[in-house]
Amino acid sequence: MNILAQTEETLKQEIAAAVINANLAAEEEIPDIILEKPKDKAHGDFASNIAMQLARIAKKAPRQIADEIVKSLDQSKASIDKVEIAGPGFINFFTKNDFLGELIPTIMTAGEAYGKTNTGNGEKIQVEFVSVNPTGDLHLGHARGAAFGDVLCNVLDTAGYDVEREYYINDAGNQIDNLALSVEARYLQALNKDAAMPEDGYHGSDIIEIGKTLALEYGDKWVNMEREERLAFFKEYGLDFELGKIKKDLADFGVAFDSWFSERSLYKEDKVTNALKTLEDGGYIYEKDGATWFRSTDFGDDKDRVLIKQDGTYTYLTPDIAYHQNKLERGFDKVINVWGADHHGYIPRMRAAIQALGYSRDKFEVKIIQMVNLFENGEKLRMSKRTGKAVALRELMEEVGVDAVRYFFVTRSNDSQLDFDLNLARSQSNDNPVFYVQYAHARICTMLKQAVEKGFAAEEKYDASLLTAEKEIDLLKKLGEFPQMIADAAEKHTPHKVTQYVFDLASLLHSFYNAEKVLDQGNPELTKARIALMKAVRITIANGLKLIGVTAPEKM
RNA sequence: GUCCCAGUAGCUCAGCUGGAUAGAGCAACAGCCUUCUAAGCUGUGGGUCGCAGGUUCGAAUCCUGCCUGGGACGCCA
Repeated sequence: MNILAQTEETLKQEIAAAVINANLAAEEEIPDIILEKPKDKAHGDFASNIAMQLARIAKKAPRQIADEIVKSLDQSKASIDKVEIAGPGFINFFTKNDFLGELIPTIMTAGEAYGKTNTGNGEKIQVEFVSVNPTGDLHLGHARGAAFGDVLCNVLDTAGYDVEREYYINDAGNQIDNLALSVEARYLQALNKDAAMPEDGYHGSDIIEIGKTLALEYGDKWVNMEREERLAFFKEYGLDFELGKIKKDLADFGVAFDSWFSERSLYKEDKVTNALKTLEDGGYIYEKDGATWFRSTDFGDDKDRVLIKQDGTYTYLTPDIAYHQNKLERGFDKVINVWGADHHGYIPRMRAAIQALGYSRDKFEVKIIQMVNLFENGEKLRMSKRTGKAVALRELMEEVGVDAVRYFFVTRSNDSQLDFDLNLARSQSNDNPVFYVQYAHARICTMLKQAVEKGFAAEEKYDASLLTAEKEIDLLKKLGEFPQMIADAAEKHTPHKVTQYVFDLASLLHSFYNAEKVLDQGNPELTKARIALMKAVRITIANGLKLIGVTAPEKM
């Protein structure tokens, strides 16, 4: 399946064999053989620094070592065309290009599955992301987290991990009581009654809307009701409304969760008290100043944390510990949390909790998503012009479309802040990388359509060895990297590599397109081979875009 | 004061489990449409990789200190 990786593996083995044959080092002395893909084509397809690494062990000059390795190397086995020694002792390998020809049928046969590998070995990974409190709209920062989390999951899945996407619903605790109080105030206000918003109330227009809806639907039915009953109803009503809106926004943004986990279920099933007991049994709990504390400093946190406040209620951390205990009890090999930058300070205490619960610290991982800055006409937008509040995902989707939002949000590494340029995202020009990539896909589709019209039937045989032009080789090599790129992105949790790859591939396609003509009636054999190449490129671009969650249009 | 992230071309960013001449896009400049979509291509110029030490045959990459920007340091969530 992954031809490039196979070649690389064989080559590594052959190098190791050559080192032993040349008596340069014993088998156990050989360092990990690293083959890198040189940036400069003149340095071959693979380069090895093994000679420099062996300099100390073999007590010889790197270039001499390199020379001896090359002499002992069985070039036929490793499908090597040419070997050069360069610089301080690099060995540059030029692979035979014929194997690239196999790539096209491989890609065509795999189709949508091209890019899949089993590097993840079915490792069970849970990714929890977004998890916004159901008390308001999804904003810019949440949107970036949503895009990052979703694409990360796509990448993990494609690389052979067993992924579950989860959203943790904070449907218990203070913020929800506050929601109920806010709804109550807005309801009463809608009926022209005097009612003040709670101190930490939610002032969004959506809550006003809920109040009005309730007033319309129920009139003054709830005014004279027992307050407890009234609030209980408003709480559920508000929760359903807000959660419904979040679910709709995410669905429209192309993010689908496998599981929506309710915080309440933790209480219902006594998970919180169980978690507390686990910590207590471990001896990590003590009482002080009328509160119950978790000795998180045992695991490197800079201070201990309160679990049960003086007033007897839990802090935010307590149910969260129970939640993570539950996650890990579900048998995941790793749980990844995607958090906003403002939560980074929370990591040490959570990691401490994981360990206090008896789990290894590296089962728990947090990806921090740095801030998003919105720009328009060169100016930083602090707030939405429409609502005067933080810019909502909904607003952004309507403004520039889902494709652009998703693409831009995963272009940058998660730990770099991101400048989102509205003008650029909106622009239908070559400045806009989303269009650039989509255009490459559409271009191919047009060619393929015309190929059929010109009588180059789809099923015809072709000879891939005719693809010898530089731009063709470049394209083939890039196509071959696709599965490895995904595996790499999955391992390093760097979904932005996909955006980069797809851009580079599109760039090679455009370059090829301008240099060579695909449909040439005068040269049907070459045309058939090129059509096959175009099909392979199209599949790969489409698969890449799908990972990002961006559409691959056939016409633009 | 402590912790996290960032500092790479005029701008926005890749590269960071050490490797050869540090890359891309945009912006600037010069070219390419009787030929499959010019939403494209080709070329040129542009860099003390924040600063100072250290480790190494070799540092943008690892270590230490400092500077700048952003964020976090609640018995809030």
